[in-house]
Amino acid sequence: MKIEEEIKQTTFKNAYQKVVVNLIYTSGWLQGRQQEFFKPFRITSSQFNILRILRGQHPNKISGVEIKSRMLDKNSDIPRLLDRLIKKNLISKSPCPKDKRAADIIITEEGLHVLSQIDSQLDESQKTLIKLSKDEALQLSELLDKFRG
Amino acid sequence: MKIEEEIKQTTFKNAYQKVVVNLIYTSGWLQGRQQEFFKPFRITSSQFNILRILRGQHPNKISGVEIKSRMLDKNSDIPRLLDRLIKKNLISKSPCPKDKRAADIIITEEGLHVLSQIDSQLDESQKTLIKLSKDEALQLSELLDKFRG
DNA sequence: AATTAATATATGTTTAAACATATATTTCAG
DNA sequence: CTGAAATATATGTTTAAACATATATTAATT
Repeated sequence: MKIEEEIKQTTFKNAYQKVVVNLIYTSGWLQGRQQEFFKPFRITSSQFNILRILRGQHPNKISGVEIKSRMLDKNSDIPRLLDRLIKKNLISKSPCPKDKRAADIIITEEGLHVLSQIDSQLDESQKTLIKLSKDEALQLSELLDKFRG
Repeated sequence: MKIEEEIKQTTFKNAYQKVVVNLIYTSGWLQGRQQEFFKPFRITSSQFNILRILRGQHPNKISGVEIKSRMLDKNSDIPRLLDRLIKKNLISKSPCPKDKRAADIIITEEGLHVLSQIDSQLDESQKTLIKLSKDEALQLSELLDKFRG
């Protein structure tokens, strides 16, 4: 379904207006599906983002700012996102000895376990969701990089 | 800046993973800039979305569901979004005579005025923001349509 | 070394999303 | 023409974003 049909708008002012609308619409569409996907695992996509970052560093501990710099959403409220993950025992936090301001964050075994369960389904889910060939996916990614300049 | 640098991740599992991440990141990037853009006008981008829809129908009145069907974010909480716009005198609402469940929504003169002020800057702002040629913008839009299948 | 600036995190508050449920009205089946 | 289903909106509640500000610590300046 073309974007024109999705939002019942027959014309756009120009190509830029159209691509802006389409990008936001498509991202919302995707995030809706992601939310559905994550629901059985009792986490949100921001929480998944943090877990994935921490697994990438495992078994090293990293700080909140380090997490923030790797987040998809750069405005994330890290302290409270971490609180929620700690409450679920998916990560743990300890004071950093080298810098008393900072915290050492690490993913727990339980966190790794949840991620491994997610992994086994995520790939398949994404490939069936996204109606692009591998080459088209790469091309789209390049255009998005260029979009941001 | 490539997506790999933006989120400090050197590799992706596959092209689909990469494009998903890039799409969400880019959309967040864009929405951040839009938010900045709209701030002086004292509206949010969802509110702008509604105003633009209403202007498209002006001087006809349309219902809440009609607005919803045209929204970028299909999960929008229409009643409360409308409340906020009414409070700012940008739209007005009256009971629909033909269907007593529904409401007739219309944009006010003040709403039209705000939109016209926005228009005069939005085009220019988008064209300088988006680092794509017209053709690339159209190509990106097509790939996004295809992405959703 | 004392002062200032910068950094890492935490917290309070306002605002909006998310989710479920409720109410009124209309439509449709039989 | 009556009751069930569908529709349009409203509202209550929980949860998370957004924004500003505070605190503690480290780094930089003079």
